[in-house]
Amino acid sequence: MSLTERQKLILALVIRDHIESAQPVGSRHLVEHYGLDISPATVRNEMYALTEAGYLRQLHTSAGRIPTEDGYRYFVRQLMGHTDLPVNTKRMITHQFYQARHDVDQWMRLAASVLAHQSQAASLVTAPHPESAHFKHLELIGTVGRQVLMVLVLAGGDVRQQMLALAEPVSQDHLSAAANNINERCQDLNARALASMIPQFNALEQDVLKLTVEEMERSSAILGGEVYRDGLTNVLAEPEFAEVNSARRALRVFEERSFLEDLLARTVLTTNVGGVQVLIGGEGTWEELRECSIILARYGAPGLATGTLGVLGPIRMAYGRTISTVRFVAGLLSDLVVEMHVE
Amino acid sequence: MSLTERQKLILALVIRDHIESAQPVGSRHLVEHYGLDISPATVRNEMYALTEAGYLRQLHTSAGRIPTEDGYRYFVRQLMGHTDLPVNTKRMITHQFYQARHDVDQWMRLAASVLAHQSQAASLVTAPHPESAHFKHLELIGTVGRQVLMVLVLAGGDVRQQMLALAEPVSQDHLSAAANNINERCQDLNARALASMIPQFNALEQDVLKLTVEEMERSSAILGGEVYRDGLTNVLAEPEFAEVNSARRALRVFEERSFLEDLLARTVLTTNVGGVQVLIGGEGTWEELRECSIILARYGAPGLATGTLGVLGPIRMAYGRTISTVRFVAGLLSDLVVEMHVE
DNA sequence: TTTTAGCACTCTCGATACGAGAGTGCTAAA
DNA sequence: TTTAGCACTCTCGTATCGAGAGTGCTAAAA
Repeated sequence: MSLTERQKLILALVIRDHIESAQPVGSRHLVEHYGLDISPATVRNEMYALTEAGYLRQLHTSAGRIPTEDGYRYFVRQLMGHTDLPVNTKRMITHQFYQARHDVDQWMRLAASVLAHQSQAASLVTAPHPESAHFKHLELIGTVGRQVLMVLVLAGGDVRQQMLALAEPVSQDHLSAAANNINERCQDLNARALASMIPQFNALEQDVLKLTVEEMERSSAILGGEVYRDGLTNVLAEPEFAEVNSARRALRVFEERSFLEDLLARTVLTTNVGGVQVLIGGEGTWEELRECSIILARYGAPGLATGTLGVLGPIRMAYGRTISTVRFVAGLLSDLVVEMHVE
Repeated sequence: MSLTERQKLILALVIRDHIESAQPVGSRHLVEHYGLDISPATVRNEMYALTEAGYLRQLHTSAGRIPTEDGYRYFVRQLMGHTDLPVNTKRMITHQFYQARHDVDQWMRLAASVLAHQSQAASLVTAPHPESAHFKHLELIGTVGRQVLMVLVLAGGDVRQQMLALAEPVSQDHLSAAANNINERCQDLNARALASMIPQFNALEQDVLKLTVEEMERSSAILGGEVYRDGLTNVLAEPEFAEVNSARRALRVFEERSFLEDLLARTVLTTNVGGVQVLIGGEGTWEELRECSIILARYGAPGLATGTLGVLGPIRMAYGRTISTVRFVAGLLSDLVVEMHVE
């Protein structure tokens, strides 16, 4: 069943109005507020059809209409069009990134902040990680007693530090020699290849390499790196989360790592707009997200390193603006990843 | 004005009961529930005195009493006694730390998790940072084009990475030579000493050293490192935050870096119990914290590296248990800092 | 002097009732 | 096919009321 043009118009207006006002939308209001050339009664008839079609619903008999989840999906897919961020907003964001110090940590933090601020929702950014980690460089630094600090640099720029407790004290010279030996022989290997080479090394180097392999595997895990969040309190300002328990359910999704892993792992492309994924109302799969929508995008350079970023808000979300922002920031971060890639 | 023993007993009982039940406490309830040998009327008289003294108040004429902020302060300082975590709880926590991988990131994350879980409140842990950063080791790794990845290791084990854009491409050999030169000549210097030496180096090394000094200064800043949070949604479960706006106010404190800086910088020792600071109701200074209490402690090795950890919850907080937990975790982290200190 | 029993008083909270207002769905006319 | 008219339904805010809880005070008891 396809909608007439007029039905599409009315559906779009209802959704736009509801997103702004958070209120049910009535027929009279629609006509007066948007200067339609038809009467409220006609609008009511169309609304009735849209309700039958499953795109609108009413909370009770004498309330105006609000969009259903399917309504939002139809809107995002068919009606919304491809909005883009205003040029000066883009410029402002780019400028902020340009001004930031040149490290991943700052960029991630800034990305989360920009997303949260632009969308007035909660934002999430995972640090870029290689799909398959390649060894680049390793450093061993002696510390007190048998403790050794290992600093591992992977292709893609991921830097990981780790403490290593040796069986017996080893001089810094020995440590450096071991590191140099590994650096020379393991250049650009992945975790698997590295693991297979372990027997060829001496005891100290084997300990180091075991830890290195572990770290490399962790590095390419989806949530191996840091998770940057911002704007969690933004969602508390939304009227749909006036009841704390609904807010709690929503925010817990963002807080618990295990849940995030699940969410990011199953990147279900339910509604895909320009590389940006839109999850509306949990899409029947995530019970905890029934009251939320999530906009997700991957960024980075495929084959090198990628990360995920996203925004969580109420189902009644400013999809146009949010999707544009997510897309824009993802592009920005992708550029940065490419730029800093260790070859 | 000092309280009689009986008044102290009643005050303590009222507070303990209220912390558990979140309800106003009435005289009859107190007598029956705690098997007091006095009549409700006597309790009422004492409660009246405690109300006059400013330690209790009632929400309205016919409600039971609830503690005032001063009441809580008196309780924490005088009545609570020095509680300690149960031995098996301690053992469990220690075990978790022992099992964790040996890196700072994991420890911090675990500390935040333990604090949040034990206190059922929101927790905060800042990574350890040296009060005054000392140079330990530096690594330069060439990447695409003129981009260089600088990895900086400071005494105390703080590892910082940073991108550096050079004026012109430089070979890896030159980069390594520069790093070696700096490593040899700058061992154990602090930021100030390092800055004064900059003119003695060549152009490339000067660029690197400028960035190094910047990073060292940032490292010793209070919030220079990462901030670990957990259990933010715990506070949403508390009845005092049923109204979202109060929850929003409270959580914003934890979310906004600028506010945290202010809070951690002014470590006002209002109520100090065994190195643990207790901020009750914002102590008149922090308007945003009027409905919250914060338990803070510093950990680490003074002179080497220190960090802060803390818990945020409603004023009606299980102070005994929470303070013990904060103290215990702070001790654990301190041990870890000492253990991993790069000498 | 201290404690306690008795009692009037106050205030909250839930239940109930009621009217205003909003918006619909239907019918019949344009 | 559209629209005017109208009855109908449902929510929401306000007002009222009584039960219940807990106090403060007074006067008697210990």
